[in-house]
Amino acid sequence: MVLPRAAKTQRRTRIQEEKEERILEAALEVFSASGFRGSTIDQIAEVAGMSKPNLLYYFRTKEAMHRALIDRVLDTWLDPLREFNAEGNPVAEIRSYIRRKLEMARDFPRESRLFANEVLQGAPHIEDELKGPLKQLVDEKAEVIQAWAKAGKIAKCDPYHLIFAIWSTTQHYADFDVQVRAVLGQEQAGDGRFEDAARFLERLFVDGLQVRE
Amino acid sequence: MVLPRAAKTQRRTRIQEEKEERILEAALEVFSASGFRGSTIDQIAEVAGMSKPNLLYYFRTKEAMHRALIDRVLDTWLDPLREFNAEGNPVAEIRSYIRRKLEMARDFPRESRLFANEVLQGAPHIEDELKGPLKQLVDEKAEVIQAWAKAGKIAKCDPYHLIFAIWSTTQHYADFDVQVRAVLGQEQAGDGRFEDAARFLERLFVDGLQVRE
DNA sequence: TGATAATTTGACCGGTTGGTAAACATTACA
DNA sequence: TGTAATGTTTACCAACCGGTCAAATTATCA
Repeated sequence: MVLPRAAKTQRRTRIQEEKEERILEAALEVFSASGFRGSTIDQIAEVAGMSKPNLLYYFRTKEAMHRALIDRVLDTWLDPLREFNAEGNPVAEIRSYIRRKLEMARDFPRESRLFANEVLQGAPHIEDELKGPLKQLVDEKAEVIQAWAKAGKIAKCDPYHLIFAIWSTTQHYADFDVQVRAVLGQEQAGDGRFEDAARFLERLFVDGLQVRE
Repeated sequence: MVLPRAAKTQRRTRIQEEKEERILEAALEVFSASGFRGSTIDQIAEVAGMSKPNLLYYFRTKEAMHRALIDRVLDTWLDPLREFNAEGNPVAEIRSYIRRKLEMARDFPRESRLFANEVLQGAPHIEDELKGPLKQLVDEKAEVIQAWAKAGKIAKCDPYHLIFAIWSTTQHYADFDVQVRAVLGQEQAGDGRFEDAARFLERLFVDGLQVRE
């Protein structure tokens, strides 16, 4: 038989899982570095160590590869926000959210850049996710923050812009890594900048959101 | 004579200035929306209302167009930071820097996205600018901030990460505009989000940097 | 083992891309 | 006005792009 594309089979073979994994890993590498339009199937094939038609055996089109990648990464990416807990101590919650987002910027910069590329270029492939699941999740957490503010546990502030501020400051260290390194000077080898950033940001947000008389 | 490309002539004719202007305007439109690799000369030509070979008469290559654009925009882009004044009132200086950066995000989002695209994809074309002029300027302003902190005028903090935080939070409204709109819901027509952001960010940074006993 | 299905590859296709060559049109200026 | 320099266009090219196809190879399992 010729055409029963991998996706159509009910049971996924060992080979299918392995190869799709390898392809998506390579796709992440390439898409995150060049964006969708700037990436080519050949590049991904080379990184994956497979032939181009072989990739297209597992994913019919470049778009399909991109979509599969987005779907797989998006959930993980939103996990830190999901853990935001209404019952917790507000300051501790915000502090740990910042910390987790910074850790993700450090440990999964490619995932961050994948979304950054996508959103930056108008989010042509993830508009629905933004207006649907993402908005819903943010709305929910914004209410939590609002409640904290009303209860006097943190300063009154626009919860949406607070979330934007945390997103932007933390993801900055993944998305604009080259710039950060250039400005700091690359003398320092390790991940020191992440610890410095954590210290600074935790302080900024905690003090900035403190209730003051 | 056939080849004395526009660039080589000593005097720039009226036509040259007009056309180069139109081309760079179109290039800004296209490059900022799709990044370097994702943009095509044809797209730029169409936006500029000229033929492709005509563009290539004024800029020999796609790279040359991109470089000319970057060179032109970079200076303007760094102006707000340059205005940062050591003699001024620290809180007022920081507040007005945030305000100016937000205004630029609102009024010149394409310029912001141009750089974001470039840096995000590893800054292959502006590495020198980052490590040279940009770093130098930031170093200078970081010293100013450091001095303020030592003088007890603002809380002690890492000046570099403070600058990163201001950059990221403000540019976020240009670079991630689609996401911001999606999350806020596009009911609100105007630029209200910029005013809300200004209120939030000024408060965050001012309170966050206040000296506290 | 053998047959059947799953996987992989090389050759290829039409469309797009950055860029060129040369003819043609327009402008500047003596 | 005439002519040389400047500006514009049409036709074109080689390389690259996303994707197809049929043949070849490998894995699965009765």
